Amino acid sequence: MEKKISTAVIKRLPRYYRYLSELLDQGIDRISSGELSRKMNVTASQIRQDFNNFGGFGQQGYGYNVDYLKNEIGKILGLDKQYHVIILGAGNLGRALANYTGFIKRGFLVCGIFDVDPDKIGKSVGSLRVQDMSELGTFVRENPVEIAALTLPTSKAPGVAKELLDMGIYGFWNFAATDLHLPEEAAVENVHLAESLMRLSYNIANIPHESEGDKINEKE
Amino acid sequence: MEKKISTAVIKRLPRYYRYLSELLDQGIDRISSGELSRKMNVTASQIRQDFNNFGGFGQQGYGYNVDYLKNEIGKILGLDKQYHVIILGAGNLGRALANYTGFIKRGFLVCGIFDVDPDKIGKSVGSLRVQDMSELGTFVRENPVEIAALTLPTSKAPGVAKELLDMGIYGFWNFAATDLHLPEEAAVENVHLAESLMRLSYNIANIPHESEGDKINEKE
DNA sequence: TAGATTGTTAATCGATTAACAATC
DNA sequence: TAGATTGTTAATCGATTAACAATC
Repeated sequence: MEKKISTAVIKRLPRYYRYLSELLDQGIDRISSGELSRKMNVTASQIRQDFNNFGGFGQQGYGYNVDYLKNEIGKILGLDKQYHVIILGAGNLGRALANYTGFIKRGFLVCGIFDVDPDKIGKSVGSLRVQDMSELGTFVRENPVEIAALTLPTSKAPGVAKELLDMGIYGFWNFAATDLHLPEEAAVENVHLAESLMRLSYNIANIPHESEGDKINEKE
Repeated sequence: MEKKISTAVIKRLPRYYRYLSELLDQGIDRISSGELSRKMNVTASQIRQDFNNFGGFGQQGYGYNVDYLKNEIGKILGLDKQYHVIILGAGNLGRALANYTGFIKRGFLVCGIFDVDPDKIGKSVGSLRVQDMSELGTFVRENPVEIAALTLPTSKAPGVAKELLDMGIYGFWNFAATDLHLPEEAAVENVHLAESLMRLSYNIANIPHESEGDKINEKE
């Protein structure tokens, strides 16, 4: 019945959501695919195709209602749900995520942070206290947890992820520089900062200069 | 002369680099596209196509030399270069990046961190001291800087990015929840954590269950 | 109604996969 | 040499763009 939505489309949805939120903040309550395409620098055709994967959100001759469209995309993304997040690893990044209050607004509630380091255990991070990794099993049994943010050492990540999956946690926000190799029923979102930096490095090294290639005759 | 490499290929290069580094750590000095494809869960055909965008790195009947291939990909990614990074915004994330020593190893040297908040200015972060944003111009004039990491409030990011570009910085590692809208000679790598979380949310909400669809007859 | 703009089909483009000849 | 595996061309697949009829 339901046709499978391509990952290319899913990857674009959060950006639409962001732009629609901005429009709403600016008090704009209506937009056409054409206007939106200019703002977002994509084709109007792609915008309409993307939205129509989920049924028609617009109206011929009018365009799209910003508030309605934003909410619909929010529902598709599951942003109407409340998620409980635990953070594994209380290093720099783990603590930064725990302190980052922006997520809570969106329905992501950080409810626990764990580490193995005795120097970190017991220290407070935001409104939480760092717990010993050995308490993880008990905590997960006694509290609802849907998402695990992995900010622990690369070598530990796949093992801990597997344990968490066995405890019934299916959502992984993976910041460790490794693939988790979990079965496909797990939902894994990787944030590989090192890879991101490498792509930046590539792009800096390959910035097209005016004095090169096709552009040689464009200026001057 | 040079044919344009597609972004799809570029996005995969860092992952190859990571796997090749792991193989090297394991003392494996030779690998075929077939073996690598099994480890990485991609097709051997894609691996060969990707590498051949840059000329042949392998040898028929033998495969690829891991060390050589890793170094070649590193060079393509520009990892043989040294980059100087400044961090704009000394919040949780900015401080986490400044403290993250893993980047240095790879040729990314964090040499400055800036903020406008008087409470933060002067405080030390790792081996650095938070500088007043007003000192930014002087600093950039007197020190080599190729990359700016933007961890400042969303509303400030595009303006600051434009200023930095005018100062001659072309590499942007953007953590702010906005597009920077810079001209195309800028190299921008976005790390949109909120969007990443939204994709995770979608994927959790759409985990295929055994009791659904095609899979209904597979188990039991 | 006429104008605007969507929803949707068809055409194009690009990326992935398959196949196999070249060659180590 | 024979076997293995690449480099590379051809076939397939999927995603993007264009076009336009439907309709508000």
